[in-house]
Amino acid sequence: MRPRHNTLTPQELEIMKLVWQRGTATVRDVYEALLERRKIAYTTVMTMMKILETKGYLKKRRQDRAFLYRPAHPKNQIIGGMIREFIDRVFNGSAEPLLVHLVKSRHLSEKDLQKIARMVKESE
Amino acid sequence: MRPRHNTLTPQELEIMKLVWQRGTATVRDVYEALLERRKIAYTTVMTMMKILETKGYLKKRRQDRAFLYRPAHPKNQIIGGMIREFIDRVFNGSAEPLLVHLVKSRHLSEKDLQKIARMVKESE
DNA sequence: CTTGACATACGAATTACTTAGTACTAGAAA
DNA sequence: TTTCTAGTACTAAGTAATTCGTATGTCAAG
Repeated sequence: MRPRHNTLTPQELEIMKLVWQRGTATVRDVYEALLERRKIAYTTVMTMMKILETKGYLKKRRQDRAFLYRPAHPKNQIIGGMIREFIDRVFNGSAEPLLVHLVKSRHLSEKDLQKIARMVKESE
Repeated sequence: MRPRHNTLTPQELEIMKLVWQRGTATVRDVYEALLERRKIAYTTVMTMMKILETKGYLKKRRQDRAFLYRPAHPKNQIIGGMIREFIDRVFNGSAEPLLVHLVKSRHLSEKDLQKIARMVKESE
């Protein structure tokens, strides 16, 4: 059976980004990183990371007295799943209209467009 | 002030797609379209469409005894907002990594790639 | 040994999303 | 007129997401 939806809620994603960035992280590491941007309680972060573990996004082992968490899957895989889910939900599974939007609505810089052009060439 | 988040929940989006498709629609129209895909109650659809109206996504006027709903904003604008929100949330606002994912992970067909190439050319 | 710092475990409250039931109303049909 | 039908209004309940408080345990410093 398929691994299901591979989709992270906004706060879960925020935490996963930090753990991916660091490779491994304790609750305190993540807590302090989040604190720089917004008010949040230590136990909130702990709860979220526990949830991420039960959902299979994080693995943990003891390091001294605290748990050391690390990603259970590579970032690319999880982000890819989120893109897939987004495309399914918003564009009924077809990526092409997303592209059209990106190009038309200036989400892409000139530099981005050139980069795509190169990638397209390379894929030929 | 900014129009805020311009983001639709999954079920809201499902309904908006149907209304955009039709131009205008009654609760019954949407209800019957949804029924073809899954079990759902008439009043559920009504509630959702009322929510969409209070959130400013739909406008309504009476037609005979029922309300006739129509989109308050063009599809492109709302979908564009959802793309923006996704890119902000997942890629910290930069569309380029999304592109890289799309190209690398075969979300895009060969035909899509050619279409991009044309669009890039045209935008020069 | 006692205390303080720091960690986890557990439980719970709040809000948003989704679903749907019940009551009521007005027009159509008998 | 009475009854049936199709609609709206209102209410509520379940689930998921997010937040955090309290209780508890352990290690180290005094």
